[in-house]
Amino acid sequence: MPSPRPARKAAPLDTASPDTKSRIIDAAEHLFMEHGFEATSLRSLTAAASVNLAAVNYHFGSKEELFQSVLTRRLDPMNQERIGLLERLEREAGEKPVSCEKLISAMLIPALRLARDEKRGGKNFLRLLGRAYADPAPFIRHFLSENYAEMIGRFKDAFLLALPHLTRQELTWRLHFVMGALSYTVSGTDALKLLQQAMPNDRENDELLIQRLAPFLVAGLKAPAVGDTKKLELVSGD
Amino acid sequence: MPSPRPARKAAPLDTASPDTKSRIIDAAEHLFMEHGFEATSLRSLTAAASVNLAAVNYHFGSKEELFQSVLTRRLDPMNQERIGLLERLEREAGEKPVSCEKLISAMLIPALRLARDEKRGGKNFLRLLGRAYADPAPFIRHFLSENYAEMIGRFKDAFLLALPHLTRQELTWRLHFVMGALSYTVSGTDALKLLQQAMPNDRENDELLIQRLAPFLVAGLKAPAVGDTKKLELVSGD
DNA sequence: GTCTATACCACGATAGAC
DNA sequence: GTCTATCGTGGTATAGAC
Repeated sequence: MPSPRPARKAAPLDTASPDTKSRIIDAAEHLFMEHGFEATSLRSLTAAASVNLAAVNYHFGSKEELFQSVLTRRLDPMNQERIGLLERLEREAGEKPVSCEKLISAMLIPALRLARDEKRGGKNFLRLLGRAYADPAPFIRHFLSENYAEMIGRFKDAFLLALPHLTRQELTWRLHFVMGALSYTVSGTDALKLLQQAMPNDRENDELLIQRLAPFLVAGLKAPAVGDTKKLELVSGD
Repeated sequence: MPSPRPARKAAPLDTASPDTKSRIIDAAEHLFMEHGFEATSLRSLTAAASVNLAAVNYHFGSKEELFQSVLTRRLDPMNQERIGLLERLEREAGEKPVSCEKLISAMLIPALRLARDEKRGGKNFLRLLGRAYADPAPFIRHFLSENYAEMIGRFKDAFLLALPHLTRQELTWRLHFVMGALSYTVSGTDALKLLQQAMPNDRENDELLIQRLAPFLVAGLKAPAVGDTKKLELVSGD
């Protein structure tokens, strides 16, 4: 059997966008979400956008830079929304620290809104983003680092006030775990479909998902700092 | 500037393995870990293994099946070790349920051992595995589903006894979050290097990592079941 | 400036000689 | 079992038309 390369023929459904650049980026988002970055060829992409093959290199420089443009169009507003929510919470709290629950909500809600907005790619865009997290390509790593640095830093400062029993280093790790559970959950292909068998694909499910995720993450963040307990030795006695 | 394709030239360092098939799979593991699946060409791979280009297709059928062989060589023993630890814990506990902490340990310890064993690929192999989780290619999804189904199912039954306040559906979600935090953490490129700046790359770090991860996951699993609390509304008042 | 046609070179895969 | 030759497709670069 041949290899499964689905991005061969392209449906020429133009969104009637005026300029070439917009048509390219819209078609790219759609195809990257459906087939992934590597499996989407520029030839199928440009055919879907009804533009010439060379137009991508002219307007974006390379396939990689086109990918960055696709990501940043959604990602930057989402992280700005997160920072905006955080600043509002800090104003409302005055001198007191913002609660852990509210901080987690401020991180999750913009992702939830994006996931529910089909005009902005919906949850398929978050899947694409989640995959990008684990990509080995250096250009994707650096791009995401720069795009997330400000947002993560702001929230880390706020969590540090809400969780005074944690050192900055402990919190760094826990926020790492939080981002992991979030990006993995949200990028959930059916790889572990066994884990979500009971969940149909209704409209409301993204909200239910985050309502389940938030208590899990809050409890993990509030857990006592790791001391000299040796939980891992309990089972490794051989 | 040209695109960063590092997997061009190949270092011809043979491991002096006797047969062609072993040389291919050893070189493939090394290069897939270093550059990822897509970015590793069969031409550089076969050059590194000192075999002919067509040998991969002859011995494995395709590049994809070679990738599966690379994964399953490490993955199957690791999951068998997890199941072995689980069965030992269940024997020791007799009628009583195994504690949540011990179950998490039984899941993490085989991954930790693999991460510390440089002869088996070390933590770079876990990075490769973590990336495979989020891969959009159907053949990878199906492969991982089949390889994880038994292990996840066994542990889910055990967690259900340890956490009687959770429904099976709730637990399904939380195990999904657990696998997300684990695979994301373990596959951690320097994508969010900002999150691990304080961690040098010593030998002991993988153990420290899991000693930090385990309390986080246990606390999340033990969190009360989601009721009609509306945490997410706290901040979305507009 | 925008866009097009076309020419590279590397890729995975395969047929057939040895 | 192994090798060479070759095919179709991929991303990219550029000359030249509008």
